[in-house]
Amino acid sequence: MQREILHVDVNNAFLSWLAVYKLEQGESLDIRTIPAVIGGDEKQRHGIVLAKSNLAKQFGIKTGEPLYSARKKCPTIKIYESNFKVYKRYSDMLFQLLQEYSFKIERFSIDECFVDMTEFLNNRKLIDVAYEISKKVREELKFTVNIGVAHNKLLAKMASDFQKPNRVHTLYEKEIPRKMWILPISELFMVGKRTLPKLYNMNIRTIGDLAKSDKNILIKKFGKFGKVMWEYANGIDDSEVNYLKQKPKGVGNSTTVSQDITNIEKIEEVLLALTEHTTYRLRKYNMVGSVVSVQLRTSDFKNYSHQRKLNFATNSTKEIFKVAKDLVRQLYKNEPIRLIGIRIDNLCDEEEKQISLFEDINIKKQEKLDKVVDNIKDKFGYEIITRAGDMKQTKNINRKD
DNA sequence: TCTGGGGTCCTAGGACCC
DNA sequence: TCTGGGGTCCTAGGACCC
Repeated sequence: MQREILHVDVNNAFLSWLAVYKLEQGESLDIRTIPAVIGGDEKQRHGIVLAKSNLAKQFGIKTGEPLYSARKKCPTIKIYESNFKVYKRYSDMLFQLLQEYSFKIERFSIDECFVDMTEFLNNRKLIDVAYEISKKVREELKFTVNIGVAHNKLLAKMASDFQKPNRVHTLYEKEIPRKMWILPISELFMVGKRTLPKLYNMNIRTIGDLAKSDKNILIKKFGKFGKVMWEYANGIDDSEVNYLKQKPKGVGNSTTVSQDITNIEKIEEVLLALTEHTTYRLRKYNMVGSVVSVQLRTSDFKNYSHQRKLNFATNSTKEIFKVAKDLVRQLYKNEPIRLIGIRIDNLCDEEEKQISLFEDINIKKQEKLDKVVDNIKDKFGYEIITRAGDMKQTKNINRKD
């Protein structure tokens, strides 16, 4: 059966949302109307562009580039701090609004949703619904979206990326040659900067070139990914709108430190703060994990990682830190370190956790104790209870929940 | 004061087993 | 008169997305 899919994409999300927030707070300047970006703190070495206004874009400023380079392109650029609480609020409002149309909504990211309208059109045309949503968001929420209208997710997503902002675009099968095949190959979803030169070498420059190329040669060269690319270029995508809340498969935290670290004790200090935060989040999900990995990035941007599978699953700060510390000691080769990270994977629900022969009773006790500490933190603030030496670093770790 | 942070998925090679 | 061959699990690294 033919499906009816919308992809809703907030225009310049972080910047637009901050603009709306500022106006709501009574400020008169709409930062969407000036060259402006959302950027991280340069003193903390987090200084990259996270979002930009359309005027900033006209100066050639790109998301992800360093702020110093953005400033070079536009010396008068205004830079605003990131505020995830604000983003979350407007993202939730958008989601609420979309739910009036269909409950089959996949939150693809904080600023993008897929909406499956197949069973909810009631004889209306999909494009009419798209225009109605567009108008409603603009009028009620005060920011704009692009909406892609298609019969599968990939085409809806590609369509929402056409001319911006505040637009509705269709991309039906018969429109693929005219609207999609003419685009440069870099525009295709999943074709990133590593794949691009490889495709150029094969004389593939447009999405159309890829669509018409030999599928089997692509599979030979790129494996599974080759097949996906070829199918996407031809507008083929059978994936469902995953509207049920997905459980995380892994959680992690990492931080770029304000100055390179050159001793293991300092690394462990940061690692402890990161471990506390990651396991705190894991406990909030009521989940446990059994693969611990740590990551180091050197001052010259080389990445190293080590991971270890445990023979039990846990969310105990102490247990996980014990492993993480061990891993980082193996990993550290006296190079100056700029980023430290920890992840926990292979997650499962706390209740479904298999009782392992290797897990001793103390770990269970430890997990319970951690939850008691979590509750105190929830009540009195995250900073109240910290392990010794943890204070300075904890503040630098970006917490979102 | 050049290059964030949080995810998911895939691959390749080695260990290990039957 | 050197080398089996699947299958699974584990690890390190890399690709992509926002």
